[in-house]
Amino acid sequence: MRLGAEFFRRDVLEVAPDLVGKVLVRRLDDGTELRERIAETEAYRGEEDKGCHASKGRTPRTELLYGKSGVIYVYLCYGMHWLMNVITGESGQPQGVLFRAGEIHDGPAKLTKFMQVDGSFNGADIWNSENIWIEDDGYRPEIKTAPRVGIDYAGDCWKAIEWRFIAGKE
DNA sequence: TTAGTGATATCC
DNA sequence: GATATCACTAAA
Repeated sequence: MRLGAEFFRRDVLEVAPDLVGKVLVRRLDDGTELRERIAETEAYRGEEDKGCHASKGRTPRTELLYGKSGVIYVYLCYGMHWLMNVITGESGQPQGVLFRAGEIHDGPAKLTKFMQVDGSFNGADIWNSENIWIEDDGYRPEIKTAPRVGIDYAGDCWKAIEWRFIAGKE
């Protein structure tokens, strides 16, 4: 079953763990379908979250985070890595889920590379796109939590919060 | 551990 | 226009 808009309208802290175990599907121009089960996500929530891009204020780039849920937010990091996010929650509050790893491809930039996702997907509706969507095939993995990574600059307080969701037992 | 990369934001 | 920053990866 393909996930609809209402799936993403919930709070990011509900959506992020829920996305773990779902299947990300990408249809290429030639009709090929790439599938990969999501193994790891991270939640970014609110302006007070120093790890969230929106913490620095509303800018043209982060504008999408404030917008409607179900929208894909693709961000070029370090000049060579595309990172893929999906906006969640009601409009007006900046929050989103970062796709951090899949079952096969461990690492956010490797995921987007495999999926051939780039900036042209920025702003697309993930529940209403011909090229990319997420399916629920009924698989329900056990989910463990961990502190987020790559946000050392955010401060100890935010580093300690376990808003990273990983499939598997532990 | 560091080098590399380029868009964005911030500071002249 | 110039510089600092960054949710990363690969190589060493």
